[in-house]
Amino acid sequence: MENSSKNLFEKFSHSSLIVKGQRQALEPGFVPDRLPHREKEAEQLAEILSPSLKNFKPSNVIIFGKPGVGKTSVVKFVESEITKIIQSRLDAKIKLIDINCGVVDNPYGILLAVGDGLLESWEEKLPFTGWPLDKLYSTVLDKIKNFGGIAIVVLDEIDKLVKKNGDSVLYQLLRINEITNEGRVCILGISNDLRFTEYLDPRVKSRLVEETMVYNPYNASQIYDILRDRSLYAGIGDSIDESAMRTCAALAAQEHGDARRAIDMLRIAVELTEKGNQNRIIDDTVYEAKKKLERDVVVETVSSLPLHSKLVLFAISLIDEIKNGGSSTMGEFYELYEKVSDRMGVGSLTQRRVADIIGEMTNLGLIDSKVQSFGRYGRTTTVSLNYSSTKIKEILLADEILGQLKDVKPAQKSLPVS
DNA sequence: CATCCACTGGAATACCGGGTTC
DNA sequence: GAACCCGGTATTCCAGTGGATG
Repeated sequence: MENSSKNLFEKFSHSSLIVKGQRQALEPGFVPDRLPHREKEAEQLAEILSPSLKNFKPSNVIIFGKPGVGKTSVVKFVESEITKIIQSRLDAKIKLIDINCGVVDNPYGILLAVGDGLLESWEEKLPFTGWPLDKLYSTVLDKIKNFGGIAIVVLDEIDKLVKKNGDSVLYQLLRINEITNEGRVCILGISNDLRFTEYLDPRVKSRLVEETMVYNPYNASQIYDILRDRSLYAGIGDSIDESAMRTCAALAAQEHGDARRAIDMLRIAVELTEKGNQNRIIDDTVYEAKKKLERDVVVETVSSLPLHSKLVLFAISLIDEIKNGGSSTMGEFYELYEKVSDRMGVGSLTQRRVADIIGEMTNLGLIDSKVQSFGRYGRTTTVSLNYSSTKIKEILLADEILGQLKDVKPAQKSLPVS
């Protein structure tokens, strides 16, 4: 260690492209106060919700659209405008309750969130478990009556809620308006899935889906505008090559017009540029950013997998290695998985459960799986990796617990049992 | 068209966190 | 404060089902 007159962080403080603006304009949670190509949608949503300002219940709305088409941004923007009004006008009795059904997807959690959202600041929070559902429901009902205004419940990723738990909570929420007039509930649902209303009971559907809005994917030039706007917020407008921005927009447009991805890509390009101590973002950096983004997604999903999913994936990649990229059947990798988990001393899950895990990992895009019938020789699912087994193993072995599998070689026919 | 392997839906069980009752 | 109630989650258990091949 050389004498450290240098500050430890000095070597990490690269040239900063972003000096004038706000860096968080390129971060995922940022809510801009301009919405290029979504101005009409924001206005339309505001119109739908406007009765709430006169203490009338607005129509329930569902917004449909693929990821990254601005659904959440529009809603957040409109919410912030409503909040401004709530703060300036004492007669506006509106509460905004945000629930992300990707995080909270069970009836108890939804009712709890609504109940907590209606609490006055001095009131104690409701218990997050323990109460019977009907008791929770009746206290929520009491809170609504007490409040006496309009509660706008925003259910982001509402399709996930319905797919997992059916529509019973929605029914309960909608029923509040029939039980009492003293307070009203308006539901604003956001869904990635255009067809999720098919899972709804017709009575729920007709009440829930009073208004619908469908947001179409952005095209390349719209994404370009969004990127340009964001780079203005971030104060890096001058540091980006025109063609780099176009490239970024074009790449994102190819993949379902996802603006979020485009912004992520731009952010990473900025970071890479800074790391390389360059002062302009160029085409090549954008391509590099795209690669890094993809890599990051894989690392993130694989390393956040539960232990047994990791073990299954490990078994699959070992077989992949043995067969040099071939696919494996349930029988094959399940047997190997049993051995691996035995060796780890963790006990193995049943085949039934592993079948579900395969389904989960297929949905995540880590593997491909399909059921194949071999006639006289039965039926099985065959799986194959979507990424190279070397890469997958590398990520898996970085795991604290799986690290002890480092020495396990694919060539080993049987694993030593300790 | 029987057969084979395991896919698959659903019921059952175990466990957890936390309230409620006596 | 022990024993019990409650809902949620993960997993197992069970049994019905699928479908190409021989």
